[in-house]
Amino acid sequence: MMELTRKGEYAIRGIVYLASRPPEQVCLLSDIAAAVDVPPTFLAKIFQQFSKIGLVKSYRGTGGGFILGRAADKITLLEVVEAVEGPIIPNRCVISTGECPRDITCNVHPVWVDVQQKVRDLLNNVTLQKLAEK
Amino acid sequence: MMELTRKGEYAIRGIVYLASRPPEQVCLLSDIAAAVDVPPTFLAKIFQQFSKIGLVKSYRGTGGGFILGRAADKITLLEVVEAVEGPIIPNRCVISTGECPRDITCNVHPVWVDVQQKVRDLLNNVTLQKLAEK
DNA sequence: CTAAAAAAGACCTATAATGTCTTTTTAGGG
DNA sequence: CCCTAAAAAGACATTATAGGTCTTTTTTAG
Repeated sequence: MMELTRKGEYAIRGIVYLASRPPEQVCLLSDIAAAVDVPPTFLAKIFQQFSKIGLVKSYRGTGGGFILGRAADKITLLEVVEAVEGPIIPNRCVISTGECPRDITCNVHPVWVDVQQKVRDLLNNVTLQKLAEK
Repeated sequence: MMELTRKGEYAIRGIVYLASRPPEQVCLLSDIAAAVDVPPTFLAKIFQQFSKIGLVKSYRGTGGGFILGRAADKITLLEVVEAVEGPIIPNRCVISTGECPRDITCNVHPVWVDVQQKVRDLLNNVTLQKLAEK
């Protein structure tokens, strides 16, 4: 249960690698993919998602590539994971009140809310800087 | 991410319902399924799994059905979830050391270990008795 | 012996995961 | 103004998992 997909793992590897490089140094996708051992076409899709929400900044054309969208200590693991895996939802019923038709009598509900919050807190306290440091 | 499957949700609903009934009272699968609104054939598969590991006790033949395998306060939500969803594994790399070829240098590893432990702790502290009480 | 019930196993469909391939857009340098 | 390098976009393919159903077998009380 709760297993990160390949996509999620690749995403983390890729962006952590980027965070480990000198800031402002534009990195080729192909170089990143080779460095973290991920299929380049797949990583491309992932970085496109990152780019859309500003986690990375992309430059097209000759001399193009990627840099982090913000300082590595301002990007959390939570953001990275949720960017590619979607929100952390232990159960449908935590998405919104009323989603669960039995939520009035359901004693399980608060447990999932608790799980969700604990996990989010944990991931939110980890920055790319921490992950990238030697 | 981390979403419980239908199977997991049905499993919880079914066994919590069983826990809410008078102990020692044998319940028909068809009755449980109707009460918690789950396809009976699907719930049958789930209860077969429960039965194999002793979470419930089954009686075959006329007058048969299911009761809890132990007192409701001795069964945790963690056991129920892991019985049908498998172990709680935020990432492959936490399964065993060496599973992750990069685990020596991987700073993400301890985060997943932490997530795993926190979630297991949370679920382990919830008993069927708590979940079944009005 | 019969009927009621769970167990077991084969089967099926839809969706998501995990990619690949091709075409398009953008931009820098000669 | 081309040419080339690079990312963006979108269609496509394959496999695994989710979410079931259906049929047959086994067990057991009466």
